[in-house]
Amino acid sequence: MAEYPPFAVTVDLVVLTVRADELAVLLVRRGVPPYEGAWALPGGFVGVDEDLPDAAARELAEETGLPEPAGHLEQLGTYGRPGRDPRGRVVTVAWLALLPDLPAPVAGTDAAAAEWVPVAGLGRRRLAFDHDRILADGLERARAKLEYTPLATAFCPAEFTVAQLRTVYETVWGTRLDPRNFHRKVTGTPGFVTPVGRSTEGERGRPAQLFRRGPATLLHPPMLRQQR
Amino acid sequence: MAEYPPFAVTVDLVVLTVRADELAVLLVRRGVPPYEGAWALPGGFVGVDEDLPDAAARELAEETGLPEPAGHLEQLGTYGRPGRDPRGRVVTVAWLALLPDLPAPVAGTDAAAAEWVPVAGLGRRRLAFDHDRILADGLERARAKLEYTPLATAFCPAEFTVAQLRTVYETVWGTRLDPRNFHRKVTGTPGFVTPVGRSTEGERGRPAQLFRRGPATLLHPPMLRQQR
DNA sequence: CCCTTTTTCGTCATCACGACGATAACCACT
DNA sequence: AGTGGTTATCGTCGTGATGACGAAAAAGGG
Repeated sequence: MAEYPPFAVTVDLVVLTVRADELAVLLVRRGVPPYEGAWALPGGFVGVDEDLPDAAARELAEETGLPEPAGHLEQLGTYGRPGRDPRGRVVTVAWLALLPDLPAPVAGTDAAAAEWVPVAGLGRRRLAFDHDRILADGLERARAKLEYTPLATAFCPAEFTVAQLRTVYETVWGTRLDPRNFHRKVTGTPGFVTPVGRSTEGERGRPAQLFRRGPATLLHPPMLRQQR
Repeated sequence: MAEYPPFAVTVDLVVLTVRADELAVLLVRRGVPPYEGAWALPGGFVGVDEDLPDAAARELAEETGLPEPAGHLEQLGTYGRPGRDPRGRVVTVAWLALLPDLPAPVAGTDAAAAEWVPVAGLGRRRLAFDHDRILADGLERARAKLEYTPLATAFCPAEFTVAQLRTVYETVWGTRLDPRNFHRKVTGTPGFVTPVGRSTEGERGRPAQLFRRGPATLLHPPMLRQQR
C-alpha cells in the first residue's frame, strides 16, 4: 500500500436544530491556523481503527456533550478537492445531524467552544475550508428529506404536539402551513406519529395531544412543499 | 500532518444500465489478491492531485471505454470500516452511474475486462470486499430517485419514446405500469420530457413521438410506486 | 362569565390517479 | 386493397388526497 498516495481522513458535522423558531447550525471558532478565528463546522480526524459512523458519533457526542441524545445522524457526502486544506491532502466525510433543541448548554470538550448560529444570519459570512458548500448541501438535504421521511420528528423532543412538528416544517422550509390541513395530514399518514394518550397542560389555548415518532421510515404520501 | 493516521482513498463505481428488459450492473473479475477471481465493482485509487468527481469520471471512462457518454454520475456514499480491505486502511468513495444501453462493447483498458451482470441473477453471489453492501445501497438509491427526479431518462438514449421510459421504470422497480396512465403522467408533468417533433419509424405498431429529457430537476408531483 | 387562544373536526371544490374503453396509425400478410 | 395484429394516444369515470375555509371544543385570563 505504500505505493499509493497517503491521505488524511476527517469527519465534519452539519448539526442542525430548531430553536426559538429559527434553524440553527452548530459552529466552532477555529483557534489555530489555518483559518484561525474563522467559523467552521465541528469535526476531527478519524482514528486508525475507527469506523466512519463511529467517528461521526464520537465527534457529535464531544461537541454537544451529550451521548447521542436521540436525534438523527446520516452521512451527507465526501469532499476531497486538492487544496481544500492547505496542510495537505485531506478528505472529509461530512455528516448531517438533526437534534431537538438541547436544554443543556452546548459545552464541547474541545478547546474551541461550539455555538448555535442561526443559518438565516449567515448571509455573507464565510466558513473555513469548503464548509460553506458542505453546509449548503446539508441544508438542502434536510429540507428535501422533510418531504418524504418522518425526519422532522428528529428536531422534536421524544414527545411533541402537532403544532411543534408544524413549527419545524415552517422553520426549515421558511413557509407557513395551514394548521388544520397539517393536522389532518400528519395524523392521517400511517406510521408518521403515534398518540401517547396524554395532553399538554398549562399552555395557552386548548390542550394538545402528545405524540411520539411512529414506525414509518418513508411517508406515503409525502409532505409536499407548495408547488404551483 | 504526519501525526495523523494515513489512509488510502479509492473510488468504486456502481454502474447501472437497462438492457434486454433487465437491470444490469458493471462488474469486473479480480485478477489479483485479495479476493482473486471474485466479482467486484470497478474502481481504483484516487490520484495525489485528483479531485474525487474527476477520479470517478476517469474510472467510468476507463471501464466503459466511452468519454462520459451522457448518463448520470453522483456520489453514493463513503465506506471505510477498518478491515474492509486486508491490505490496510482503505476508505472508498462510492459513486452511482446510470447509463443508457451502450452499443459499443464494454472493453475496459484495465487488465480485468468488465461485464454487464443482471442484478436479478446475483442472488447468492458474493462480491469482493464490502461491495455487496455498496451495490445494495446503489440499487436502493436508484429505485428511490426514479420516484422524485427525472433520472430515469439517464437510462435512455438522447431521444426516446414514452414506452422506452416506461420500460426503464418497470425494469428498475420490477413492476408493471399501465401504458395509458404512464403516458398521461409523463407528458403531464411539467419539464419531465420535451417533444422533439419527430416520431419513430419502422417499428411495430403505431409510431411513437420522440422526446428528450426536459429541464426539470425534480418531479412535481413525483412518480409514486404503488403504495397501499 | 366573556374573550382570546389554540386544537381539532367538517365541508367543499379541485386535482391527481388507478382502472379501464375507444380510437389512431402503423406493419405484415393475404 | 383489405384485413388483422400491434402499439400509441386520447377520454371517461370513480375515488382519494389536497387547499381553502368554517366551526366547535377546551383551556386560561380578565
